[in-house]
Amino acid sequence: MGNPKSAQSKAPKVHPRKATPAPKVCCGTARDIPLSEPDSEELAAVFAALADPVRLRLLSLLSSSPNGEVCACDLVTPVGKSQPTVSHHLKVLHDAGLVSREKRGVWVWYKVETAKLKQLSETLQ
Amino acid sequence: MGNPKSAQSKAPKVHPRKATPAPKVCCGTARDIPLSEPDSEELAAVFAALADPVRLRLLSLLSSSPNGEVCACDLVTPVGKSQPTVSHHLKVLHDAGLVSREKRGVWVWYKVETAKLKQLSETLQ
DNA sequence: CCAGCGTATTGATAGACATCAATACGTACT
DNA sequence: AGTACGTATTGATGTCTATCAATACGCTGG
Repeated sequence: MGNPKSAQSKAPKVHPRKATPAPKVCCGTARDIPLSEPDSEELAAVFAALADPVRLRLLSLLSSSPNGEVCACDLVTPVGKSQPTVSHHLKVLHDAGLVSREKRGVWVWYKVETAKLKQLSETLQ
Repeated sequence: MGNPKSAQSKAPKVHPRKATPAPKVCCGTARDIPLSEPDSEELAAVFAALADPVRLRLLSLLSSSPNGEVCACDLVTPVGKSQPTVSHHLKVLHDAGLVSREKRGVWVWYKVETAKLKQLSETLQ
């Protein structure tokens, strides 16, 4: 009895090693949540737009175009999906602010919103 | 008859304006697809891991920690979800290579894989 | 060895989404 | 006006996923 451990036995049962050097160990720290719930939902929506292989290939096709823009009609064949499906994906990208659309007569041209991508890129690191 | 239009009438019906300055207008260009299907699926999987507000807030909590790492037990309360749900999300992040785990006794500490985030950030721009 | 606690897994359920066929809408050309 | 074509929308369907309750796994202290 009376060993050194007894003095420690009344200490709170928190992770003993590598606890933060700050006074309060861990649980219940008043650290304000860095990313608010609305912000996280907004960000998640943008990432959700990128979370599809077809949409990534659409973006890839747009950015690799010499003009930086591609007619919607030229996007159906490369991605190997039906026209309604491609139209749906382009709408998702547009709603997320990742691409812009410009109608010229019958055709619709899509362009990557590089500013949005750059902003997103900075958010990551 | 014999108006200038007749000479053009036999031309292929492609978007007439702002067509690429290159000889071949657009359709059927032999442009190699910049992002292959397997690559796009792999990338999409990573973005899918980011496409959830809870996971974004988990990442945010990790990166704002002074140690750069947080015990799993300290992540349940801030995000306001059940323990199994948080564990599930952490697994998704881990499977995507976005966080690393280290078990210390009973506790598991999670850390952001900054290299992975940096790589992803560069992919975007 | 047993009890307690942190963590992960399983099972079930409700909601979201990708896909395509069919259809509607708009524009250009005759 | 009417046909043809590019694009968007609607409806239906199968798959995926976020969530939690219940449970199992693993480590620690007695």
